[in-house]
Amino acid sequence: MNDKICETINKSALLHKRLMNKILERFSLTYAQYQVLKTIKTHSSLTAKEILVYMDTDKATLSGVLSRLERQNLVIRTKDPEDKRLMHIQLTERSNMLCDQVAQVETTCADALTENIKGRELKNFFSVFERILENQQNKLEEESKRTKEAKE
Amino acid sequence: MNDKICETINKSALLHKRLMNKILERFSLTYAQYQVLKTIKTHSSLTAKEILVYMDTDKATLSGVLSRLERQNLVIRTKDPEDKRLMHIQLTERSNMLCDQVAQVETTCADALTENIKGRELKNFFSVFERILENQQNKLEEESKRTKEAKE
DNA sequence: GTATAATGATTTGTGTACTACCTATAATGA
DNA sequence: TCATTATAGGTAGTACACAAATCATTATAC
Repeated sequence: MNDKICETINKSALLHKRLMNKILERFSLTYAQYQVLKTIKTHSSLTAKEILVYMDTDKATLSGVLSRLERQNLVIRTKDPEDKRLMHIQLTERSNMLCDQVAQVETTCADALTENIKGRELKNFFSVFERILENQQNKLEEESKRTKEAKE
Repeated sequence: MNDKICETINKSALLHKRLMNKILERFSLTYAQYQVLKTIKTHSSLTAKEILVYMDTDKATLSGVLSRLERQNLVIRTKDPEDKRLMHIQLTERSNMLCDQVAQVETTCADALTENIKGRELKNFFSVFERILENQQNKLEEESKRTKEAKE
């Protein structure tokens, strides 16, 4: 049973990514790129470090995504005059509009996933899922500690 | 709400993959490699095509994983004498034992995710998840059709 | 019986996740 | 002040997902 839940989680995430990438193809965006754009949009301007706080990915990945977005003129990077280590990242006019368009499609897509599922059921589902997520985080931390100790 | 569920699915899959990869590091395996080994083990010997039936990945990815597994002497590939396009893939003694060891860790890991969650709750959770998965598959198919039509 | 299509597997190219390492800058402390 | 340490951002390398092209072999169509 528990094994199957893990399988289902993996499969579901895979399907979601496939679906989103297929939809975003029309906008010449990848799912990762859209997620970054969306994060920047909700905060007007962010540094790479700040984006990471909201996104739980790693900085090397983000750096690559941002480079590609910049190449497509979808973000602008400007150095902070006070602290020259910082890069402020902003959307362009075009990416700002793109975001709005995609957001609509994204919502209809998210809604499609919960068709035929009653509100109460969904609420319970989500509450269990949150507890699973917590367990995962705990287990991962525990495991990280173990790895770190083993290296010492 | 629905948006959050999508986020949670993604995050949960990410955490699971991280956790498994961290654990499998001790065995010098990746999660993808282990999943392939496990699939082969339950069927003694499979062709690449047959593995794909059980795994929902694509053949290019599988081909790469198998190459790396072969390099580490964890699988053996032999050509079929009747149909020389086919490669029969088998575990080695070492990978057979490895699989058993990892399987135990995997189970304790999967169990950890459902700590504090009652059997009935979990059952409901799973049943909703299965319906979501179905919706995802439908939506993805629908979208694939649309993409195909657009290309014509 | 040969040309053509279909099939199993691999290779190549792009994008992402993650690790390790590097550079520039800022902050700290002796 | 100057050396050390921390921080922000980036590069390089490995692995995997996916798409497209390629190659060898087999099946078929005429």
